[in-house]
Amino acid sequence: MDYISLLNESQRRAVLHTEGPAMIIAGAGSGKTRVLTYRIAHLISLGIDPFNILALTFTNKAAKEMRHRIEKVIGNEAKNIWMGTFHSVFSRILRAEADKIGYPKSFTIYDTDDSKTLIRNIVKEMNLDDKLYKPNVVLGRISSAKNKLISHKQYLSDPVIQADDEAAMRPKIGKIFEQYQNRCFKAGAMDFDDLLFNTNVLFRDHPDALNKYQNIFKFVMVDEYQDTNYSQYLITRKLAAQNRNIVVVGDDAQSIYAFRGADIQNILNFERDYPELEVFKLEQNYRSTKTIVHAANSVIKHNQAQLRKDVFTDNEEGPLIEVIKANSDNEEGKLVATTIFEEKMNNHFSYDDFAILYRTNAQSRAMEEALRRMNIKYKIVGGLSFYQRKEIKDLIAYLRLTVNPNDEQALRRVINYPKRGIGETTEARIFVTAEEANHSVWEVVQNATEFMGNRVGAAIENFSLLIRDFARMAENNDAFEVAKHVAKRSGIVDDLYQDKTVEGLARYENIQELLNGIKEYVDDPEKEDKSLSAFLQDIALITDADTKADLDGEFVTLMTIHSAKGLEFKNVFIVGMEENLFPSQMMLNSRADLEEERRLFYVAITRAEKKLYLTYATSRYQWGNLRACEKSRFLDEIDSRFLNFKYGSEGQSMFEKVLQRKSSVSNLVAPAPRKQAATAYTAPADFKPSDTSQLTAGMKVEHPKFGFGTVTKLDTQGNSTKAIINFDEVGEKTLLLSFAKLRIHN
DNA sequence: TGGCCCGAAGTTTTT
DNA sequence: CTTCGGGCCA
Repeated sequence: MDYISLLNESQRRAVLHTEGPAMIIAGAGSGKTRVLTYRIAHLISLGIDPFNILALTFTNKAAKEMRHRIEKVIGNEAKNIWMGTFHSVFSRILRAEADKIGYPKSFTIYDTDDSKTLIRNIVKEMNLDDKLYKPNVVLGRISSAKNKLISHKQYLSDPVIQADDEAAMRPKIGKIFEQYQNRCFKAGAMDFDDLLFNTNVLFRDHPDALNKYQNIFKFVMVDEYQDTNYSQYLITRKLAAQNRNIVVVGDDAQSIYAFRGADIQNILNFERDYPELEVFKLEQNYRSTKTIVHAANSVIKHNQAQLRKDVFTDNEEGPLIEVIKANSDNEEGKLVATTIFEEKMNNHFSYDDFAILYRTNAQSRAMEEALRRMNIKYKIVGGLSFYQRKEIKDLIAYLRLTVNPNDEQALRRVINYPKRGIGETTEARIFVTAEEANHSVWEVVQNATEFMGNRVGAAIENFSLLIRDFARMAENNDAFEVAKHVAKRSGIVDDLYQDKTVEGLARYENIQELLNGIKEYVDDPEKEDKSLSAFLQDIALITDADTKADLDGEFVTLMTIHSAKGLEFKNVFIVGMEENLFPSQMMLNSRADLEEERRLFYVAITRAEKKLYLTYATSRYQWGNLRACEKSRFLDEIDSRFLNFKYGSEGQSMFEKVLQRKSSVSNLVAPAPRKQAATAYTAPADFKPSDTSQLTAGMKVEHPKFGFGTVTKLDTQGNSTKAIINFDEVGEKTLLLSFAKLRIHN
């Protein structure tokens, strides 16, 4: 395949660069992925073994996509490239080298919820004020320390950090950190940051291991380099130290993960580490219209901190950017939905051509409601993950325990679910006993009668026998066989089956879906290791954005701007362009924060190929209260010649109306707007319509949607009869008898 | 020990 | 408005 001819000059130079360090500065839509894939294909065509290539991406999705595209160029060999996120690649390596750093091979990966729960427990045990030591805050401190490779020991002994914590009235964070780390270690568990931290520990303390991977990864590539943190930076530097074949791709204008420890400094570090590096700039945008590219440029130039770059395009001018003002969040949704509907009809678009992007997940609600009302199909990327649902976490906790019985968080979660008479007090005693007798928690659980007396002891030991039975089974069976068995024998399936409510049913189905997922995993020929342990490692790092990607049919895509990074759509709506929302009020504290927020806006704008819509509402519900909103400063930062202003319904905003009503009718609380769903009547399952030919005025009837009511009048014209019915809940309705489903109650 | 009720807090983004 | 955690009572 003659891929070289498909590239422009700077792209070609970047692809043909094979040896030595290089940095590719790639503007939005400049064919970055194309360069990366072709470069890998090129290396392989030169005879380099795919097993010697490491390509690190930011999301699983990006990795998958790239592998797919390389496969198209070079075929099956693409499967042998080491490709994935930092977290997934290095958790694989840590799994192989676990014994070197004192972890079990089947170590657990704690998700954020596990981490927070553990911190909450520790804060309680240490008798600290939980108002001050909120899990979020504490975990944030711990996480950013680890991302800078600061261990709990260094944390405690660093006078600057200690002074910081004291100034913030939280002097005990270091102690919590220490406890947290010890507990994780005892539990054989790593959190997300530990995966990177411990990779650094491995490479630092075991030169032989480092050497081994330096020889495997002869060519290292890092995508989205601007989003790497110090810990990640150091890993790549160590891996590339011998061969110096490292190519990083990034765009400082799209750095949007500083909150997670990403550091633009890494780009500068890179230039310092490899003075011989070559720099390639990809500045031609192939994605968007001139209008969109210029508008994006006009926004980003408000940032002080940036590398000089001049993104341009030869694409058509394209239509102006529509700015739409709505009176409320609900109207904003309605305007977006109707616009999508009309645009699709007028221009023969598919729903796949539309994306709605927002700053916070909470904004999806109003959009969803509006889309549903217009029968527009949509999918939400991200948000609450499937794996975060209670019932899923419960089953997974059993599986985690099966593989690693020391997993503290998993044990706490299911030791008394389903109920087996092991209460809170008993649970606490187990942990205290373990601590005092210097045993592992699992040892205490297995010999509970010895420590806790016969009554509860027996219950606990029974539980341990159950887990041991699962573990024995896991030795010779694949993940699916074990999971199926665990779901039944643990009692989870029975417990959910008892619950006949709609939610209960949904939970039951979710368990089925998880089992199906595991079956798929086991049947996937590309997965070599089908053990439960391997499966758990895999899903710990998978997010929703990766899983339910492709459903059948056409869908409008809804997601946060963060998850939209790297994607493109013909038509893009950026909604909620309001002060304190976008830019977020949490990000107004410093210039650096505001600039990150502006880069986020830049990322959002540059997702659009053809047409961009920016919408805002003058009022919005927040925690059940209507709040006035002001349009975003970012709207004023776009050069106005690219904008076309439109308004939703005329007149004053919803907020103004409510205010007015409040003041003119003194002391009258504005009526809470009733949700459709709240008043909607749901017919009983056994609802059967009656024969209505004998219906007369005054009869009591029941309607599947409107509920109970009384017939006030019948009106026959020709062969059709209308009934006017006064419903208890929704008032008077006129229904055609030939269509209405009515049950007569007399 | 378990269930129910009440109050408080939360919405910034993700591996 | 929702969800989660804590406290109180049977």
